[in-house]
Amino acid sequence: MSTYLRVLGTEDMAEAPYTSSERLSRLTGFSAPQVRRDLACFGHFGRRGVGYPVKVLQSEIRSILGIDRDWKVCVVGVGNLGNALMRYAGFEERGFKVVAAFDASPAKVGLTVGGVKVEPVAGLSRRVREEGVQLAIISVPAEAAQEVLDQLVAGGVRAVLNFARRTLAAPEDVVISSVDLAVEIEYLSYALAGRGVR
Amino acid sequence: MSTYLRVLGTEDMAEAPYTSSERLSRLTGFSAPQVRRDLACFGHFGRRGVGYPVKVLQSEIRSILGIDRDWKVCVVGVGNLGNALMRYAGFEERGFKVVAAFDASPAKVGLTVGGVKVEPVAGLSRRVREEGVQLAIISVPAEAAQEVLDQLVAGGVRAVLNFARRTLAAPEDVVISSVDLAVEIEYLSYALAGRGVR
DNA sequence: GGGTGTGAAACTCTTCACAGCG
DNA sequence: CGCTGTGAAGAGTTTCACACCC
Repeated sequence: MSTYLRVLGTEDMAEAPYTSSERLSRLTGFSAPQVRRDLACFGHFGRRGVGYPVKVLQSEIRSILGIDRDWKVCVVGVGNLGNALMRYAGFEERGFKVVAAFDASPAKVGLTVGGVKVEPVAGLSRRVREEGVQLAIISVPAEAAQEVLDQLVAGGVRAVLNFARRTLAAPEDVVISSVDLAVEIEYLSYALAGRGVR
Repeated sequence: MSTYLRVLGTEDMAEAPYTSSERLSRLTGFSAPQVRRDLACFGHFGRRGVGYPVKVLQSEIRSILGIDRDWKVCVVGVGNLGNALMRYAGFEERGFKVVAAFDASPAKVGLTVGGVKVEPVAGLSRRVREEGVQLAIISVPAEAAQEVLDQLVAGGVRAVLNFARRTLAAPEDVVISSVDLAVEIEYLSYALAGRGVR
């Protein structure tokens, strides 16, 4: 869905008011039947013999993804990666507003990154609740990740994007999505090695 | 596999010379039969009634993933994210050495990031070939990504980790792994919205 | 006994082909 | 006629249970 929304914003889409599963297939790399099934799964957006109305589809997908509104986000761990994530324009564009940032290091506390002041991690759960943060990004070292997650959950956060290399335990009603950069690059290494690259 | 290797490095593993699918299941979050099947897929590492030898399993997985050696990596696009990736310790630990970095902006060229000097993107394909780069990381804006990829392929790169929000076209023998941060966070938004969080 | 390795069943996801509607 | 939506077939994955070996 996220990918469909991305390609719908492409200039190729601006010209005509309607697009087709065939064209979406080319732009996304998914098969055309796959596109139709994905879109049909959330409602009957297409018109037979015509295609999908670009504008309507965009706003429908935004609504499905829940990005027809703003979300309050906090970043925990303002290291290299945390810094980059706080400045990442893609989040703000999609309605994800970084309203708070936390770090354990006194050297980081007090700095302003991307217009947000870095606070001590000690007040995490309290401050998260005060600010009404709904979504958190964890970019702390693996050892600290579980403790940070527990504090976030205590503060009422129900969705977490985790960059720490560690399996995290959380209650059923908390959604966690983990991105492991080492896994990604090791997959490439595996593919290269399998192809006999030396 | 990458995940198994990670948990094998955990201190919980250091005590005993053997581990079990049961224990790996708890540490990874995968089911125990899943663990056994994954490991059996690459060879008979386990001993019935005993378990898997931790040390042997580690070196076997390293060999399978192709990280029992060093890979030469370059980073294209030294923005917020590219900067963070160049300093990311996880890559170097696993044998991924950043040997070159490129950026289109004259303001970035000449800077030294993580001990590597940033070069102009103009010489990309030539320099990549000279340095023997096998693996590239793309962290440029979406508009520039396809051109960068073409240059990398021309320079002999066969594996690419792509952070640009764009579908990329490449020859069959080039492996591309894409990480889209917007997709990750939109999934969380979708999950929250579906659970009635407002 | 304990724990792996694996065939078979169950399930999910994808592909295909085509009915059906504008 | 064109293109969506969808049932049915197919492929791939996960789960289960248990044989088998240390």
